[in-house]
Amino acid sequence: MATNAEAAEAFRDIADLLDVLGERFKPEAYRRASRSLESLTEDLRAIAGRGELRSIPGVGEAIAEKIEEFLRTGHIEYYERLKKEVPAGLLDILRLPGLGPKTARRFWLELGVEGPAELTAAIDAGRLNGVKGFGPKKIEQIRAALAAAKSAPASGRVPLEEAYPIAHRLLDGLRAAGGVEQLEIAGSFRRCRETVGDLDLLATSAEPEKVFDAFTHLPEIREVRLRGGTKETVLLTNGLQVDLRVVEPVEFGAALLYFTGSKDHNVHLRSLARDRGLKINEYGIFRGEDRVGGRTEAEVYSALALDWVPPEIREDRGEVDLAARHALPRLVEATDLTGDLHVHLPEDAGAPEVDRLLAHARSAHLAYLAVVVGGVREDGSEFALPARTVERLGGAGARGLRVGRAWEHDAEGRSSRARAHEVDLEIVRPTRDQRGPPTAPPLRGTSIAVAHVGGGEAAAPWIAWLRGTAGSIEIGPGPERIDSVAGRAALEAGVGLRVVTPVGRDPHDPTAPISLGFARRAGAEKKDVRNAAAAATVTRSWSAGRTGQSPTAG
DNA sequence: GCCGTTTTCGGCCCGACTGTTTTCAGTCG
Repeated sequence: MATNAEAAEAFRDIADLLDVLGERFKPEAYRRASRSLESLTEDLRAIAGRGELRSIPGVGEAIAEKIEEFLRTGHIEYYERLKKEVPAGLLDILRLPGLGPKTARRFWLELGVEGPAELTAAIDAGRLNGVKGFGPKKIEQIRAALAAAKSAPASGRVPLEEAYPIAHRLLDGLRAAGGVEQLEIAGSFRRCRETVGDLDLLATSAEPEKVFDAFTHLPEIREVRLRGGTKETVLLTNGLQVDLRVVEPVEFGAALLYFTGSKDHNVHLRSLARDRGLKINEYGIFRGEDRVGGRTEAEVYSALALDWVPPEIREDRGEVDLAARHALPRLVEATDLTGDLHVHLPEDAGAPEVDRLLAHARSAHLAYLAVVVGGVREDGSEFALPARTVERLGGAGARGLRVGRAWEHDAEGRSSRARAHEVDLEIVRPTRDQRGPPTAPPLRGTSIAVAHVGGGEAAAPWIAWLRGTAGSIEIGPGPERIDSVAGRAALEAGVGLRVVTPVGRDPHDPTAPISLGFARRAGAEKKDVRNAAAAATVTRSWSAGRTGQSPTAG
């Protein structure tokens, strides 16, 4: 859906340009529309074809027309006009940390500065000295921002799986230092967005200063950006920004809600509050001066007559209305998972690896596992686990854990697919050049699972291939699984998801929790997740009599 | 420019922090 991303980017630029021009409310309107387009699961062309553009949140008459113009001609006249009016370099200045539209506009109109290079030159020439509102500290701040942008251009957002271990190290560090009572990560991290722009930590403590001191001295922290009585902002050694706030226990729920977002979700809640004569801020929910809630998130939702909304779906895509009607989905939970349908062992695995895997599965209360016993590597060569290893896996059944044999291969070649008939589960992945699914339909008589597909547009043909079958598609972090946006598309097509479990993985591996988070973010309920179904349902087609045989033996 | 279980007009979140201020403007989330 490259089109959606391009349109979203155009509207974001329009918002910034309007900001520099000093417009009051239009920039937010365009930004809202831009965010909406980014999170669509469907191509804009299809929506426009049905004449439903205006059903997109934040898209009204004027923006719908601009989208149609963009789809028709590839450009937006209004955007082109704004670009002629405002020098392009001003957007780069605007995006420097600490600089906003007002400042960018003043540089442009008062100093004739039209880009970062000119701004640097102006500062070096001393042209900012004595200008009202620009003291030595501010000038130094701008100089530093310019230098930082030049050496490391906008680091942007970080994949969630990359931020995950860092975030947990920060939590561990803060807890170890003492003085912290409640401690949570808020922001898009808590909503399980695919990428995070920064980390928002929220704590309660009787000794905030002690907590801030401890935070400042954690090894991951490179510099302190700002520090006040309730909040500290730091930069990590890897460039990620982290905000830590310490609040009162009676405020914790309200603050957690507030800093978890999303912004659009919060705005929606606020307008509901206003309608009921209430006011929400990060300190609580109030009727006049009276606090009516705020210790927990549920208190705040409840004061608005809403059910508590899971963070993963707080995106203002209809969840507030569902919460009001007590009709929110019951999202899939870790305890719903009955087994794992895609587990790898090392190709030379022996008894110790098998025993460790099976013990792990039992301790995680899984009832079944599908283990890849052979298949085709990415380079086209075949592999199979040693026969004795497969035999040992088969022995697990006697002790209450069903083990199925999976065959993993790419979409090419019937011969390899014929082999897949001999096992319990076929796992198909695209060829390395990301060609689509096989032209032949999924095999009968064996469960199908698709892996290593990648998110975004790459997932669409695979979702179509699996439609109407018992097949499933793996959701989770990384380029090998589909993201929550593609996950939602899969659910809309009636295709089941497969959630990664911690079994067979390192304890610090964030793949499993994030996989579950993405599934929830996609709106998946227990019924939508293949490996959350009753074990008997999942393993019905597995051939118990064949366990113990190698896949090449049949 | 969008939006509406009171609205087709009149709202649009709001508080912390910083730097420059002498009471506030700008940025950020």
